[in-house]
Amino acid sequence: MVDPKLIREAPQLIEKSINNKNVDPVIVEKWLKADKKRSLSIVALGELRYERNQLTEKFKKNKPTSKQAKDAKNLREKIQKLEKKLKELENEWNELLLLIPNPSKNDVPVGKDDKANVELKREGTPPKFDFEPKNYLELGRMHDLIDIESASKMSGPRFGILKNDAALLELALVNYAISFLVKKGFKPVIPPTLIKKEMEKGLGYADQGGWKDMYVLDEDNLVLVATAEHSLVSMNSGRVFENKELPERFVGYSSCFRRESGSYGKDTGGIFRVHQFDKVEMVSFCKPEDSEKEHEFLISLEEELMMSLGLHYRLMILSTGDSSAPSAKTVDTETWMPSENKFRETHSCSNCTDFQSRRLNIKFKNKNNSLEYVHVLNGTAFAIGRMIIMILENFQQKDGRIKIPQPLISWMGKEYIESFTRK
RNA sequence: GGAAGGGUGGCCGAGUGGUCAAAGGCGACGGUUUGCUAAACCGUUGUUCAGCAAUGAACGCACGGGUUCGAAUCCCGUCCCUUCCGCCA
Repeated sequence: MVDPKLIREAPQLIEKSINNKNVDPVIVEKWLKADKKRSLSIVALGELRYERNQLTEKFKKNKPTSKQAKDAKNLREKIQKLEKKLKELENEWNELLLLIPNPSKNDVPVGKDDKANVELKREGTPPKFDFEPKNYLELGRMHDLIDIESASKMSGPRFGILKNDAALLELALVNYAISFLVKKGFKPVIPPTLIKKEMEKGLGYADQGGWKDMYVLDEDNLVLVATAEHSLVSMNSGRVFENKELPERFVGYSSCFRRESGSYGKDTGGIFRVHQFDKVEMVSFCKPEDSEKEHEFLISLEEELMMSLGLHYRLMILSTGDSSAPSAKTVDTETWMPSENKFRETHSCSNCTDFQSRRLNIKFKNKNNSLEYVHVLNGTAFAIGRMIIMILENFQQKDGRIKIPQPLISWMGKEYIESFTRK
């Protein structure tokens, strides 16, 4: 959530920034009204409680007469009534506050949607083929790597099965990314992928109708996470980091579940956009003054991984309108996809500042030993399905074999994907 | 699943209905002293609300209810932790 003090101090600024995120700024005005009501109610309740405290102070020495006790009882009822009222007001106050998205940082381009995203840089060059390159589904069929038909039979549309060398390639990518990040000081985590609904709410994606994008198990009060970020952040809810523990970095490997409710007709038929995929994800907790540097650090790791594979990619800074509610700044990596002759999103790295830590109560002890909210960041190491697509398409050979990128060879135990035969 | 014991401030820890304004200690911050560091001493050190401020008030003992004129303390529910037993890949 946004710091209430900031909204009181500069409501026009917040209104502007949430308007940039395509959210109706009228909630700011609504919240300010609720805030006023709340504070009036707190004052009134304080007065009544003061009255009661004065009374009971007297009763310490002399037991109350029955009339005095009756009056005090009346006072108690008045207090209880007002407490109930205040509780309602606070709920409303809080619900409105939760609807206000994290304002974007100043260097984020203002715009309505992804058309306003800005390219920051580009690395590498697209591969040149002296033959007619195939798309990943054709290559997958050739080597029996991806089975959409069986997945569709057993689970429905937008599912895929990774088989044979694709399954091994997943494990190679996972092992490579995790061992790389562990060397950089990340703590490896295999988290639960079912988390409590209130945790999911705390992450800040569910407001503005986000529940419809998730698989919600109402009977159990659980949600299937859309990314390990949700697990890794909520795992640390309520935590107080020691000053010297920061930055604390985690790398998680998990399945990710998405209903893709708003993407009918987009990327159908393959594994580019599926309801379930696996991902290696970075999450970082740091001091507020370090978060911009930390964001750059996470992006640099994404780049290092991509460069080491030899993939052609570009970095895009997302416009205000294309950024998620918790994010103050998001930089996506888009990787060159030969069959579409364009860049497609494979990574996303966000600085969520104190938006999530306020909601999930994640703090640290600053140098004065008092508690302050940490900044929370997340970034993709590898979204496996999409990486497999990119590797297949970019490193295909004339004879149909797929050349495995150098860093993955030892994990794969082979240099080429060719037709899989049981030994 | 069964049994027992626990959850108090940044941390440790006392407290079984009003004397709690939550003792005492540690840590941190500010000050005095000091050639420097340390020590010693004094002060500050939870949240919210009103106020320009001095300040005042309320809240705060895992969370949510309840009893009472009055609850950290009594009662009910929930969560979590520890130990022991049982079951299990």
